Amino acid sequence: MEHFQGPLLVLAGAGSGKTRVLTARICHLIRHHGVAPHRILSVTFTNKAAGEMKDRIRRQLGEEPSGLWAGTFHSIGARILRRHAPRLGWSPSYTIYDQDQNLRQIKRAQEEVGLDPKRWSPKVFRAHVSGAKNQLVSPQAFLEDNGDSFDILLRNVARVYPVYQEALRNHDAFDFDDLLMKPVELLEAHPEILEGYQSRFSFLLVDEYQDTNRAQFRFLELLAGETGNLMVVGDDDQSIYGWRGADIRNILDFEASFPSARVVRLEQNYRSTENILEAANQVIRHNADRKGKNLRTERKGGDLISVTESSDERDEARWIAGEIEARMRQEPERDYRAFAVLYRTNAQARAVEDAFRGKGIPYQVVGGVGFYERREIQDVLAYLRLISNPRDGGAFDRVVGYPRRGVGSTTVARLREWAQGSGLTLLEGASRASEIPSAPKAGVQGLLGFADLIQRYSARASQVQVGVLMEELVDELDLLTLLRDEGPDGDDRAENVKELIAGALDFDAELLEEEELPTDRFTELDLFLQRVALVAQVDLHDPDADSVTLMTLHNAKGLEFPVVFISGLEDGLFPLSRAYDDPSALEEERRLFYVGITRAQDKLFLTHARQRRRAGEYMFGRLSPFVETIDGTLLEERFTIRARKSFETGFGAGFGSGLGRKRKRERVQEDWEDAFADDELNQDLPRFVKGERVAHPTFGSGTVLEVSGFGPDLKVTVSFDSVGRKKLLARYADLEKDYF
DNA sequence: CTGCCTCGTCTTTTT
DNA sequence: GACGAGGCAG
Repeated sequence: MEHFQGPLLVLAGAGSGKTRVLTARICHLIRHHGVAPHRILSVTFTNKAAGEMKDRIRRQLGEEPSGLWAGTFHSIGARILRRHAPRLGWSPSYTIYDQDQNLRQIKRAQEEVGLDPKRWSPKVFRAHVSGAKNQLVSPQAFLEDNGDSFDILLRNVARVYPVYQEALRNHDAFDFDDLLMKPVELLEAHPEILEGYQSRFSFLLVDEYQDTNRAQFRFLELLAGETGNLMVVGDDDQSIYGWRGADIRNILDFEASFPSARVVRLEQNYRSTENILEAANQVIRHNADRKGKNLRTERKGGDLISVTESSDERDEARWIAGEIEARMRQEPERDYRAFAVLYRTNAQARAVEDAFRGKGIPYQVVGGVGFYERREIQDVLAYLRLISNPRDGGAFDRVVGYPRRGVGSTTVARLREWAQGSGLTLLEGASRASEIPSAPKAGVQGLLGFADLIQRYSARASQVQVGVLMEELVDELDLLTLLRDEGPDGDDRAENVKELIAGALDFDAELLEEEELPTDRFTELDLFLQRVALVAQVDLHDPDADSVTLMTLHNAKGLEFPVVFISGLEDGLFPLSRAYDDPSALEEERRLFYVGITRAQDKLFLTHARQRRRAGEYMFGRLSPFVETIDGTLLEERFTIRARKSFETGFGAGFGSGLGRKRKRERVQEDWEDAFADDELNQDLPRFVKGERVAHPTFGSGTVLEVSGFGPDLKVTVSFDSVGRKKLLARYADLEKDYF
């Protein structure tokens, strides 16, 4: 493919090698068209993808593409704001507020305008504010549009949004959405800055274009300018971030937005077998809102897709664990990194983790409560943020009373009142605590000590590396001891803090150069905090570790694994029941399923449970209708032992999957089944019958030769296919019926 | 001011 | 079942 100038849309199906196309183009531009690397801006969906892309380019060119800007929209926006924030009323060392911090801030803003956060969910407000920002709607514009809306919620949002935004400015903070919206504001308001970037970046490349929102589109549009050397790569069928403002129209209407655009389609898949791809095609075909394409592969045939019914989420998890063990036995050359377990919601990880721990299967969980969200990490980071940015009120609130120093809510309330009245930041107020009227005596001492501490470290931050700074701080606060004394989890917490310090010690200042920022204006601490704020959960995934990967379907985008399990395929969970309210939401769920299917290279497992604990309650669910859109000839239906049992006793009547395929039940024996009726509630051990096939977690499959003893002393002699004859105590052997 | 208890809400997905 | 908010005792 040869394309040099003008807008280009590459519609790249799953597994068609879009990253390869992007890298190839960058290398081509540099090598054959003599384009200097610093004239190229490349946007990817994760920082890790950006890093990998740079690595590939470096290898292909045989040299560093120095000056090339590669990163996520958020990190690129943050970088631009570092340089020009004062134009907008922020300082260059502004703070980035994460989800949690901005929720607190929203709550504050609500209280300030007199809206009880218990009556009015702050999360709903946050979603609206975020939505507005992604649409580039300013607080003023929102107020004008909705200030007299008939919808009371919108009217209230219109009151909160401006207060919230003003608070952010006072705290010298941006939220994630600001990192997209504010650069646009900047470029629109300052033509000379815009021209600077336009003339610098002659070539723009964007990956995962289907997940861009209005603000991101505008950003690209501005930078692309007249020349329009914009290449976007995406797949409308993999658009899964509509809930976060992503507008699938950006890709569907690309040709309308850039009339001279060329369109290239990549429909050759280099990843999956024909069966997997065919299933994916059949699923996505049910969507109306798409450009339409059909993926092809050279990998004809392949394994059938397994659909397994289990009785509940623990049964499902154990079955998955068992299947992985079995495959590891059958194919010794495989390692654990070949497997991924994907699910719709993070909460589903727990059962799988338990099962894996039980069987000693190594795993890594991506997402969920991430490392950086842990309380102890957030505490240390809040100290650092306050040291870096004395105006960061959120950080102040978080750590002024931790560790305990006699400052409680009354003291803080007095301080806040007084500081606000005298136009001081909270930290400034704290340093003059003795002037606060009617402040508790202990509180005043605490505040003074606290202010002094922060001031000392602020001065120190420009002298030492961030890792050293952190070490000194944690040491002075005696945090590790404090955490260890907390109780059972204390040691883990202390370890986490140590890990954070270790990471900071590794962080090196060469980034200063790469960021192209004046070194005298930023401490290493400032950049460290920026980096930390923008690391995505997937960035922390280690594909080289020999472990099974557990993550949400959203996080799996862009990745591939030889063997993929998609769990929790129940109607109401996947698709989520609320998606039924809105056809476009349902289509997005379907795309998410499509993304999941196409992660698999060789083998795909779909699992569902009849019964699942969700938010403390048992939910019953039948098989997801998504699975039923896959032709039965591509599927093999399976049951876990427990699922089959409860099905036959009538418990599961009505929960059958309805695939209409004949169930394999020939070798099931009644007496054996009874024994497995409910192995958790029932202390009785399974009965074993001479001659039947069993499976052992480490020895593999075998045949029962002899059964002796009773109750807890029941012994089973098994002739294992691989390791020969063994006599086992049934109580410990963890033998399972091997009937497939 | 701090620590401990109970109660209610929540579970979509993330930079 | 987990976490935050709020109430209460020391």
